[in-house]
Amino acid sequence: MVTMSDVAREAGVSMMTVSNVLNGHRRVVAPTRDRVLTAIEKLGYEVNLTARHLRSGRTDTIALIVPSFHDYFSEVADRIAPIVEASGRHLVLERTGARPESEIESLSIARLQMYDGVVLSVAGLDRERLESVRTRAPIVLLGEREVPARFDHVRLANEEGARLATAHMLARGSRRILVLGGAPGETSGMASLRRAGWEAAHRAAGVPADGALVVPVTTYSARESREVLGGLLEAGLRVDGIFAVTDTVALGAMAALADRGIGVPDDVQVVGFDDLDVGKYLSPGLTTIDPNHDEVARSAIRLLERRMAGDDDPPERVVVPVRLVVRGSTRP
Amino acid sequence: MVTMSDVAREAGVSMMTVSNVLNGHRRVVAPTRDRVLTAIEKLGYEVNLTARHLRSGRTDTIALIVPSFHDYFSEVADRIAPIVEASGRHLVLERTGARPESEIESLSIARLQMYDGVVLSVAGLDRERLESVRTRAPIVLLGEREVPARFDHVRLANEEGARLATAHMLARGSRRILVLGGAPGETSGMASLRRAGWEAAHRAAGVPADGALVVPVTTYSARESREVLGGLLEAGLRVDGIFAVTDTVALGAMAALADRGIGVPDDVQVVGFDDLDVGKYLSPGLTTIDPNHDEVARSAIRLLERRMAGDDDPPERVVVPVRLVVRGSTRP
DNA sequence: CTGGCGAATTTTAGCGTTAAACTAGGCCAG
DNA sequence: CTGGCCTAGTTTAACGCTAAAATTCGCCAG
Repeated sequence: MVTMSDVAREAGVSMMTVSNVLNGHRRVVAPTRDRVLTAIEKLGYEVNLTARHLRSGRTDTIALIVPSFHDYFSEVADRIAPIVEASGRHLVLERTGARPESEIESLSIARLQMYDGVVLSVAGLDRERLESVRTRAPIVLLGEREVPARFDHVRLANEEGARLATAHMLARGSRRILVLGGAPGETSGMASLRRAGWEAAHRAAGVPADGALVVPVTTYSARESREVLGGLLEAGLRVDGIFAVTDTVALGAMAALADRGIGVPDDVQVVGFDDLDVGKYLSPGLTTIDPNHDEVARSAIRLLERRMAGDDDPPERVVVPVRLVVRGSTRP
Repeated sequence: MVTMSDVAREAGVSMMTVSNVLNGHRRVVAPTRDRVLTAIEKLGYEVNLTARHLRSGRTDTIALIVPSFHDYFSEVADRIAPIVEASGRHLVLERTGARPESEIESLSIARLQMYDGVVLSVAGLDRERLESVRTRAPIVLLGEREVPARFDHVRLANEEGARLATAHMLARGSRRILVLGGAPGETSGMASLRRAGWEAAHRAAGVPADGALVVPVTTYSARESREVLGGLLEAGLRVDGIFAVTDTVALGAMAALADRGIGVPDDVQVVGFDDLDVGKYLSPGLTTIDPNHDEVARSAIRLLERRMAGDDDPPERVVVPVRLVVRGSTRP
């Protein structure tokens, strides 16, 4: 391995001069710099990032830690990457598999040292476990759970989005709107916030909201959604609208309806949440809530940059506004 | 920051003993070990992975470097992660955006030092640029391009898959089968291999293959696919089968057909390639080629483990077999 | 009782880099 | 001509850890 001291010897300067050429921290006069650059070229030297990190404390790397590499998360990841790279840093993704212990482990001191900052998409962790994370490393949390007040946090306007989705179907004639993935009984988290929006839309429209139409989906997968809805339809449940708490759930729901020849939007209107790309290409196209991935990405990185700059203002909580995207799965 | 020497002082032992307790490399007698563990607990010590890496040379981390975090790549990534974790290592993802310079940079000495091994999904790099990568770090390449002989390489049975897809439609009556994303004129790479399979199926069936039916799609996105196919149909092109070189392209094609009220599979049969999850939930379901993501993941990690173990046998080239998955977008 | 051995632990010597302090020498105001 | 200051570069001293060599000590065969 070629080290900096090899380069220094070759160029006839001290190691510090080589370091200065590479980092540009101090002025190095042109002829000296050229000799160093020539030596680097000749020997094929590249800096050892681990040694630099140990000595300087910087890694110039940001981690995005997500439950899985799928769906919503790959959307956000693909948008965060360019923003991070624009600031000359490097982005890496890690995966927790939504296991609380993995999320905690990824917030361990050992792992946080590897990064200048971390964006953690919280899926499996409850507030209590997050409380116990003791660290002053720059962290921004992403996601729809309640989190301790000391963290910066970016989340969506879940309730508002669900309200928009539901009101849209109510205005177009639906009177029995299923909340697929609705978490009956829960009081926090993504599913219950979205259910609350469904309730709010009913209140505003003066239509009674039937609690029996709130149906849980534990994995939020298309497969489970298709099975659950299919079972309900077989059992004789009649609905004329479906608010699916995610587009993936909506995808399964559309499949379950198609399986039974139920027409969308004529017999049943469907609205999802997430504006995944796939929604544009279904037939009919999926009406959904656009959660503004760009804005989520920008906010998360803005908050992170602030922390990394050493700012210790009180944590900020950003609620990203959402909007309804109308496609063919709801009536004109 | 609590360091190992703080722990050593607290426990009344040398730093080396603390290190031995943590690594288990040497015997430490029970009472001593307990004192060390108590001190670690009391001080909240965690090892500094950067320092360990600099000294020991190991990172216990593997990188998967992909063009984007979407589609095919998130499928593979979600399958590689558990395999890597099972061996006590850690997986991180990096993204190149399919830019050749990013892929080369990710193979730079500086970046390779950060990982014990790298799985690189090659998208933008041609063979020549890969030749110039000088490194002995464990690397396994993934993907459908030609790569230099000195690399381990895992790829799909592209031609065979395309042949299966095309033969399936020919056997069910299609006579004018479009290759959407077919790279006319190219002689290597995913698209041309798949086009070759389309040709082979025609030869085997004794049906002439019309070169005008090979239509390129530069981004392999659903959006572009929908536009390109839509344009051709508007221009009066008549086809009775579409082999889309990826499921994402197939998704766009299905949308273009639906846009014009063309029935699938009655008017036009469609087959994709990749077996993305979404294909199961379309109506009709997408007949596709299952590229066996599990086997790709297992092979890649097997080859990587071998290199990391210091084996210097000649590089291996694995071709993962594929199979046809029949759903509703082709006729019974 | 002594020498040799093995087990447990410590000492030594960096891994490759950079922050901070220091030096050498030229320049210029007073 | 002297003292202060600036520029370009060097020296020193870590960053926190572990491989390898060295030490200590109890034990036992001869």
